[in-house]
Amino acid sequence: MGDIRDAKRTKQRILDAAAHEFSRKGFDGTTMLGIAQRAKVSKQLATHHFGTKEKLFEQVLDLKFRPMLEAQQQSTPSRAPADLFAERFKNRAGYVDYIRFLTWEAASGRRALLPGHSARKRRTASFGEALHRMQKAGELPVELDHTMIQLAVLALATYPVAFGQMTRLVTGHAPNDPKFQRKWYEFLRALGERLLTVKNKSA
Amino acid sequence: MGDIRDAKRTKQRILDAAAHEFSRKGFDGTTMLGIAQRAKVSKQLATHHFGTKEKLFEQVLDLKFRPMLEAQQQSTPSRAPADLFAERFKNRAGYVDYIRFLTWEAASGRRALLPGHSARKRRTASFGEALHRMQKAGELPVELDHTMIQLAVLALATYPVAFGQMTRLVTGHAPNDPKFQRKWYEFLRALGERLLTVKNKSA
DNA sequence: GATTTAACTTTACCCGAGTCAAGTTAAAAG
DNA sequence: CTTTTAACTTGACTCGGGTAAAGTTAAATC
Repeated sequence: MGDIRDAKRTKQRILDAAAHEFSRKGFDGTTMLGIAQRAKVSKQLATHHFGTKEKLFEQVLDLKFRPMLEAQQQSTPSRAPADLFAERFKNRAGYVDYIRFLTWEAASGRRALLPGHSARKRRTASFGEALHRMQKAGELPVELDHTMIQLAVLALATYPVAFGQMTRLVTGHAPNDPKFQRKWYEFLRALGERLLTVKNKSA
Repeated sequence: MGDIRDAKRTKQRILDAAAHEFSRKGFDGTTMLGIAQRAKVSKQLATHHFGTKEKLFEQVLDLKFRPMLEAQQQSTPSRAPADLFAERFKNRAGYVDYIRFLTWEAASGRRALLPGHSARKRRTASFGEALHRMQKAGELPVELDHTMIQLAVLALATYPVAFGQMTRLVTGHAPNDPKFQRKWYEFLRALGERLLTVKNKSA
């Protein structure tokens, strides 16, 4: 096999291969051999570098998604309130792999499979508080529970990508089809408009 | 072990056990031994009755979910248009196991893991047509693409249950918490009201 | 009550998974 | 050029998975 003796690059290759396999086949569906072959390495080398399979998995999650999570830090809504849904979807649609992991986390039934749980928690909380502030500022209807709004935002941004089979079934388009994305984006704008517009603003 | 020589009951016990295991641990996570032990049977008996693990899985899906799918045949909206979202959620919330399987299907990335695919297809189509008819009858806003509405209905009905970890994170409640379900139901009613009410009905 | 049939269990096997321990080879250091 | 160190590979092992075949026991049939 490729015997280049460059640990750094090799580890990176293994990491990439692992990310590829894991994100496509899930934890159980992925084998160390598969990862190794993709990385053009003996399967034992992966173990040698990363310890166990679980640890490798964690490493993958960490290195691959931590930046993404940090980048999403700008989840504090900056746009117009009515565009909340649409913008969140636009953002999410770029992180298909992340959604796939979220879906596995959901399917696995565990409470916190993904790392950076506390970061997620903080981010979620701050987003919630932002919504709350917007309500008090009269930019969002106070009749709606802001945690429910938040959940709806997530649902509408995530579901079509996560449940691709359903999107295909219902709309006839794949979730990554630009045509679908445009239509869904427009729909979410309309939805945001109708749902989040404050009635009797001056009353 | 229990040696009762009642094939019918035994098969049913195995089926129940399998449904329990599969729906909690997924296909890969489930072992024949686990199923057998739960059914108080040797693991080989399961194979003897059902052939292979895959076949058992299919049987479980078939026997457990076909009735449920048929029951959902009444997915043609009968309620007031504005209650579309809320009612669908209420319906879905009763089928937690089914949602779990859907989530696996989604996570697996396959297009049609669940059986009765054609039935699902038909049901989906008829629901879509119903929405379309309602639009033409002036009961739903025509500005919104009805396939998008349909997808939103699914998203809002399914997501909180499927992504339980997120629901917990955002709302602080478990998805099966009655308190949450009530609040979400109310939210969806409001959402339906605001989104689906036809403007300028008499114009 | 003997025989047949079907419901189960036991034993055994293969395979592929992850992992451990020992070798081998390349590069760096002196 | 030798030594050392680190990067890898090879071989071997265990464990748990699913499955096939043979053995056993209960119930049905005559």
